[in-house]
This record gives sequence, structure tokens and C-alpha cells, in this order.
Amino acid sequence: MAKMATQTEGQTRSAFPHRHHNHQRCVDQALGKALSLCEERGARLTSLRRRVLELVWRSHEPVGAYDILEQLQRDGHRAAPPTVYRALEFLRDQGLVHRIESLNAFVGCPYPDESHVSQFLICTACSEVAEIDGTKIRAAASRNAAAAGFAIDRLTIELRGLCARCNAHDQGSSEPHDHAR
Amino acid sequence: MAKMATQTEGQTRSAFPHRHHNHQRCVDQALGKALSLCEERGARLTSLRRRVLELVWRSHEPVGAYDILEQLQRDGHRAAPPTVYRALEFLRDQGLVHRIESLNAFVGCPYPDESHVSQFLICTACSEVAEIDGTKIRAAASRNAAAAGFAIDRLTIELRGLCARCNAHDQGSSEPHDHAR
DNA sequence: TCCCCACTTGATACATTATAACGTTTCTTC
DNA sequence: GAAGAAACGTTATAATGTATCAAGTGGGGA
Ligand SMILES: [Zn+2]
Ligand SMILES: [Zn+2]
Ligand SMILES: [Zn+2]
Ligand SMILES: [Zn+2]
Repeated sequence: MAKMATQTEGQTRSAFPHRHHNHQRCVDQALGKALSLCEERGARLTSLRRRVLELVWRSHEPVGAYDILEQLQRDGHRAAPPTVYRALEFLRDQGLVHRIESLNAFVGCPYPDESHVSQFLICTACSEVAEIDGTKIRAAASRNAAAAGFAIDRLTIELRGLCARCNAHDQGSSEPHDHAR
Repeated sequence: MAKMATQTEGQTRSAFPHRHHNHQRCVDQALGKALSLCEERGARLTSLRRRVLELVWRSHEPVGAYDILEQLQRDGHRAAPPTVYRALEFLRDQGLVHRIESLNAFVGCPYPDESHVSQFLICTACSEVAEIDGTKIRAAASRNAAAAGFAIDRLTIELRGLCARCNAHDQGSSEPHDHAR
């Protein structure tokens, strides 16, 4: 199992991206990886699917299917719920997008080209989600599950709490901080 | 943090209950604990809430809010969605019921009187769910999260796969097994 | 070239899950 | 018993997700 990258070229990657990071770079990188992965696999990254992937990557906050739908419609696209859900299904199958179960929402995967175990950190203050490596958790889960004779297919690991930034603000003052939307 | 019990009086407790276990005992025990806990806390376990708890405990499969609603209505109760959701909110606040995020469904907690970290094993063949102790997972999760400066509030740990029983059946033959509904 | 076939998308309708808002009843406390 | 809080009933609506069938698209192969 490949180890998840902790850097992207020139830009240090902590779990949560910097507040003023160059997000266009995140988007470009995600689309670039998607393109080459789909090519490699013979999967058809159509313009619609590509557009949905872009919309999922508009930020590091999970996005609802109906938000995506609304954006598509603003683009002038004749879209209905199945349009979005089908595109999301494709993207999930390709490992380009994850679903956050506890939010009924979707987020882009920064590591689609690496086999990995997802662990999501969900900040309840700023709504951003970071995906980190959950290999150790999988090991612990496997031990527990094996003791019960349970054969694991898939894991859902989602943590709610405060990201470092929001946590610092909360302790420093009771003022609301502005990076929340 | 208390260690989760692995036995109930006279009845060995593996993660998944035995196929022909005395489920009435599960129900009685759950209701008994609920009663004493609520008493102790000054929380009002009204007849409606108690009835909803019973319905959640009808089996070891997670139950949807609208299934509960339907049952209440069959009982002759004038109920609407908020009736059920409010009761479930109370029961969750008291730790008597958990929500399985990946299923949008609810399951009774066997350990409401013990502080614990829930890890759910969800069998995709028979739909039963077992709750086991996730303390070790919490430790792994905490280490990961701490490295990111993330302050954990709550964990969601849900595993999909096959319980020991269903796994054995799958390997022994390709016949469908009858404990699935 | 043209047809066939698989895949993708459009379009309509519907199913499932959850909450907002407001009035009424019930319980507790004084 | 009156006042206030909590629980519940009731109606309406929001939010999320699917089933179904028709129409478009794009490559191989006759
Ligand atoms: Zn970014
Ligand atoms: Zn934050
Ligand atoms: Zn039982
Ligand atoms: Zn099973």
C-alpha cells in the first residue's frame, strides 16, 4: 500500500490547507490526475463528469449533490438530480471523489492515484474537511473485527472537531472567526 | 473510561448475537438500563420514548425512522415524522440509541451505562449490526488527528463487511443463507 | 458507408429522510 | 391553582436519493 504524499510540489501540505493557499493549484492537480488516471484505465472522463469534479473541488468543504446541480443549471446545463448522482457515482468508482456519510456530501480526493485508507477530519467551525491517512486505524479496526470473525469490506472513519486554526481562535477569544462561511 | 462488558448474565456475548439467542433478554435489559439511567439523571422516559426504544430494539438490524413511524401508527398512535425524530433525539442524547450514519438508520446501544467509543460492524449480507469497543481505534485516530492539530469531538467508525456467520456461508457454498431477510 | 451495440445523457416522476413552525397538552414548581 | 417549562400533535415543506424510459453519442464490424 502506497504511503500518502505529504507534499505537493512547492507547497507544504498539512492536513488542512493554509487559509490563503493557492487553491487553483489544488484544482489543477486534481483535474490533471483525473485525466491521466482515466486515460490509463480507459474510463471516459466526459465533459460533464469533468465539470462535476471541478465543482466538487471548488473548495475544501464537502458539497451537496443539489449544490452541484444548482451550479450546473447556472452554467446553462439542462441537469436533473440523476445527472449529478450518475456523475458522482462515476467519480467515486474512479476514486476521484469521496462521500462523507455523516454529512450526505461529497469531497474531492487528493490521492486518487494512491491506494489508501481515508480518515476524514471535519471541522465543525469552518466546515472544511481534511483527508489523512487512516492506515493505522485500519490496523486497529482489523484487529477488533478479526476478533469478532468479521470480514471487512469498507471502512468509514469520520472525525468531528476543530481544526488547528479554529481551535486556536476559540481558545484565544470568543469572537467568531471569519474563515467560517 | 469503563471497559465494555463482554457478557450479559448467563448469555455469552460475541460481537454479533447468536442466531437463535433469546432476544427478549436483550430488550428487557435495554429497557431496564434505560429506566434506571433516566431515573438517575432526572430524564423523562415517557411512554412514547419508551415505545420508540422498544421498536429500535426489535432486532439487531438498524431501523429507519419511518419504519418506527409506521409501527407507531399500527399501534393506533397518531404519529408524524417529528414525533419519531424527537423521540430519537432524546434517546440519542441519553446514549440509548446510536445513529448509523452510512445507513441513515438507528440501533439500540447495549452499553448506555458505560462510557465508550462505538465501532460498528455492519454485515452486508444479513444487515445485522454489532457494536464493539473502539477504544483502540480512538487512540489511533487521536494520534493521527493530533499530528494535524485537530481537536476531536466525536468519532464515526463504521465497517461494512460480512459477519462470521455470513462469511462462513459464503465460503461453504454459493447458496443464499436464510438468516438474511 | 451504414448498422449495431454499448455507454452516456435527458427527462419525468417518485421515494426516502429530515426539519420548520405553531398550537395544544401535560408536567413541575411555586 | 397559576405560571412556566417540557413534551407532544399537526401541517407543511425541505433535503436527499432512485426508478424508469427515451434520446443522443461514438466506435467497431458487415
Ligand atoms: Zn485548495
Ligand atoms: Zn476550522
Ligand atoms: Zn438480541
Ligand atoms: Zn451476517
